[in-house]
Amino acid sequence: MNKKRISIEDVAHRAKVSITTVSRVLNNVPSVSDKNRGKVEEAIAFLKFKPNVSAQRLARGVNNAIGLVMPGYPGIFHSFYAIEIIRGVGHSCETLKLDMVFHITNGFNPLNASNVGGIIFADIIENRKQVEAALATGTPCIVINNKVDDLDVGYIAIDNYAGGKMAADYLVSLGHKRIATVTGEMNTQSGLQRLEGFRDFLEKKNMPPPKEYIYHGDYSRRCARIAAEQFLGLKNPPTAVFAASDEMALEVIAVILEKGMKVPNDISVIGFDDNPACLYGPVAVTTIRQPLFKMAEEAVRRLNFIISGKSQSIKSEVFQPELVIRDSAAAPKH
Amino acid sequence: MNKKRISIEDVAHRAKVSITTVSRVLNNVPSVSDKNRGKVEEAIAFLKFKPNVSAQRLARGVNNAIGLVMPGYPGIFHSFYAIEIIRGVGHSCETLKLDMVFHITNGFNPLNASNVGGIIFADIIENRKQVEAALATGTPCIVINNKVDDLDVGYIAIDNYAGGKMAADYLVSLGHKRIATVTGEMNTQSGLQRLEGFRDFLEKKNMPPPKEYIYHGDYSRRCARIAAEQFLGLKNPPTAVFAASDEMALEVIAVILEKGMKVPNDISVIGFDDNPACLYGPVAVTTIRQPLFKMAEEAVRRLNFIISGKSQSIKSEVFQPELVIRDSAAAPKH
DNA sequence: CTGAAAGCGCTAACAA
DNA sequence: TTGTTAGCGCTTTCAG
Repeated sequence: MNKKRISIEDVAHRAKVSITTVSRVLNNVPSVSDKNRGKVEEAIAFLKFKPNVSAQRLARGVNNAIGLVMPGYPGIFHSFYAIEIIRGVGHSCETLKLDMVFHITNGFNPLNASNVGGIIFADIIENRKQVEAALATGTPCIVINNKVDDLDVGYIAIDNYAGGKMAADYLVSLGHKRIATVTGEMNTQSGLQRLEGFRDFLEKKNMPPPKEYIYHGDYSRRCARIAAEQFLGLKNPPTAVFAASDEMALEVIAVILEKGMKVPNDISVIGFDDNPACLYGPVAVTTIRQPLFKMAEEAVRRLNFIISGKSQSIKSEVFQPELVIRDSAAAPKH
Repeated sequence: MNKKRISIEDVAHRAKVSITTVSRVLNNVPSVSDKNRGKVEEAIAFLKFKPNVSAQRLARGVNNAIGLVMPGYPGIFHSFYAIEIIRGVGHSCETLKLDMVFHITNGFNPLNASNVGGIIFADIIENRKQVEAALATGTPCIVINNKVDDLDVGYIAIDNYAGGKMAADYLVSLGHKRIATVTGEMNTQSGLQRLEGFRDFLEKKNMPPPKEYIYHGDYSRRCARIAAEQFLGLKNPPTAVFAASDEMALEVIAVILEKGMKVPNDISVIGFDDNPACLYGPVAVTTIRQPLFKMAEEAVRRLNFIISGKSQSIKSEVFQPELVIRDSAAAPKH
């Protein structure tokens, strides 16, 4: 309502060329004489002209904005996970000159697919319908952290099952017999699969974890604290605990320390994520690394391929997690 | 490139009315007969038609997307502050049917102002130029957490000076004489002013804090840990510490507890923000509340007023912080 | 290498 | 209450 209206026409006027020529220099079309290009550039600079993005999108028939929809349940949002995804998507959008339209969903309020050229779903929790709706519009979608094979979407995930297994494997290899876990949110694939990988491995080793060793958390520090207190209160407390996120691992460690015990001397702890905070707490945390930032970037890149017409369908990819050994896990005492 | 092209015309066709009528029902113009409205709605539903936002924006001459630009320095991003602003802006955009274009800046990569109808700057750190550039385009701007009086922008801030003072005041009223502080990032107004308020009050009380009692942090847990260790290592350690954010307060408390001391029995700690995490740690943290979420919502609301032409200029507002007394601060021992 | 002109999908006078 | 029509600012054939 308020914006000044410097249009391509004003520029053309000042440069004494046609708007077509201005459009050409805007779009780096080579066939413009140096002389004209110079004049146009001068005019653009002088008038501080910025092309109207809506007009460009309309004329091109392409929307160079991508949506990032994030499930809004309490835990996720204050997590390293969410932040890294946002950062990664943001960074990638910037280098690709895409706008990032950010949207938090409660499962019912969809992002209007027509506002964007493609959508990245940062996990899907109770919002599968939204993915389907977007797809129905012809909007390409890609989901992070969730393998979905029955929908025409791409996904970028890590092998959470392998990650859970890896954690258990490492702890067992250290000599632990009593291993507990604080899980992630149980309605996420990541939370579920990390637990499964963890449990399956232990079962295979004939040391299935008893119920009291499995605390169903939600990735928050709050849950981790409760879990840790519960574990420590057991008549037969675990000698090691696997937390499904580093934030939780950090809180478990804090509780242990508060009780006057040592990590890893008294209890070993292993996390998940490779949150830089792992390095700055009381003990450097051993963890399972997942390349969140990179995954987010990759999601944008792939989505952009199809938005810009360079590709027909999104190829999915499953990254492998990686064990990062630091100081919070060691062989049990006796 | 890929999107299906169901346009307003297709809808008009199917409903056997003009596109104008379709446009009218789209925009809730009352003067449409119930009969036609019904037909149009049926057609829209049947065709799953979604208006093309770019075309709407172009035709209306108004861009109903708002930009949120967040400074990208390491500390801020993993902070409660950033998250709450994002949440608040996101929530408000949703209720007002605005798109939120999120942009992280390093100080050099501006958000293209022509992509949005207005911009919210979540603090300005080394990116004042961007605000000026946006303003030059005629794009209305509002900045959060930074009072700026020499530019034609609105601002929504809290009185950080009063907040710092409030913390010092409370601690002094409890009987503390040796009060230290871990500050926020010193190139933010919030960090600076909280420190000033804190220091000025103490000076007025004739108990100016010595240099060793002031640790220049950056809102991160990492700094807080270093600060706490430093404070505790002093020959004359403080009996109370004011942390410029709750995250830092939480970490300070963790360090104290790790050393086998108690909070608040041995040392009192007071934070800033009123992060819900205050409630779930080892001690409920006494803090200075700032209504971040509400501030963010307010910013959107005010920006929208001028974008939608209901107002000419943005009114600024400075909220007052509020002391929230919980368990982490008490009278000193002896 | 350059420009005229026809849209892109929608809104908003203006008539009817 | 409805439809006709002229743009919104830009891209993109198609001639020249």
